[in-house]
Amino acid sequence: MSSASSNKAEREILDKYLARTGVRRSAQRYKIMDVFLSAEHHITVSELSDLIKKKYPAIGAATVYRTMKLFCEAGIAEEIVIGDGVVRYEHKYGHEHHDHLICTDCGKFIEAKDSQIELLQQKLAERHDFSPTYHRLQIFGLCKKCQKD
Amino acid sequence: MSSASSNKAEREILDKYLARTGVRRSAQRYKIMDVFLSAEHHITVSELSDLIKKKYPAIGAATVYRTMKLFCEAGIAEEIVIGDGVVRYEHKYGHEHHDHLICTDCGKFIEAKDSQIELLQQKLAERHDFSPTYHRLQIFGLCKKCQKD
DNA sequence: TTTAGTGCAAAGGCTTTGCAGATGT
DNA sequence: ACATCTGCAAAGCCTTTGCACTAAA
Repeated sequence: MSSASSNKAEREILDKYLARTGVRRSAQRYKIMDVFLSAEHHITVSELSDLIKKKYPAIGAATVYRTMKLFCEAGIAEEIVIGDGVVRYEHKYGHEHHDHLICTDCGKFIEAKDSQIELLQQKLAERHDFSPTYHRLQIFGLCKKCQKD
Repeated sequence: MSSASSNKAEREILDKYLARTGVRRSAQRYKIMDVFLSAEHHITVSELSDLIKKKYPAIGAATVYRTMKLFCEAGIAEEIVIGDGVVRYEHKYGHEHHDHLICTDCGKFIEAKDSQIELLQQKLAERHDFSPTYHRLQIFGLCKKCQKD
């Protein structure tokens, strides 16, 4: 897993954020960042916390929860909520907005984007005198593989 | 609060469902249905449970949780998840699918629909060999009132 | 040295579950 | 009568918080 080079850019973002806000750099924060960035793309804190416990047993779950919030503020992670009502985080850096196709059978996520839909969403909001800042589109169904089963 | 006549149809649905599946009719289920149908449109079980505790103190929270799941199966309620990771229920009967504009300031929900977006979503799914069953679109931002403040 | 960050454990909140008693069929 | 449903309380889970200790700056 050579996540080193791709993590470098994120590390710079984190450093920049930490410097800018006067927040301290700690070994834990970099370790959590490494595990987060090499982990699955849509991960819950408790899943992430388990991964971290394996690799760095000394880091407590509370720190992971606290750190993920920090990462959101720093612009490295973004909170998303899938159908099950659980907060998940996805990598934000170098990762533009996309919608999700979610297989209700195997749980697979497909990331997709349609600029025409985005535009229509904008117009829909305008019709309701609503000023949108972001949106979330999740399409549930069966992925190619699960349609056969 | 004259919810009686509008509730009549739902009660029939519930009766039909109960009859069809061999599930029993109980006083609690009808009471929970009445409170649910006259309550706010997007309600969490714990909110609903509080309302029910006021009107029918004898009904326990566990029953409310169990009953809402039953209502989903019966087609009277539908689970939705807003940005905060909490499961909410909305009335399904006589209420076709719609998307949500959610004000991040006052929490207001606007229900909206755009058939062109729906169509494009369908096509988006097809492009990914994905067979959609349902979707959820949430647009976050500021409602008309909160834009002024 | 001084203040933020951390780990641990306890507390919180919401949801589910086990069980004995109540209730529908 | 008999299987389901209910209420209560306990247990579960995930997440947050308080506090003394550690470690950046």
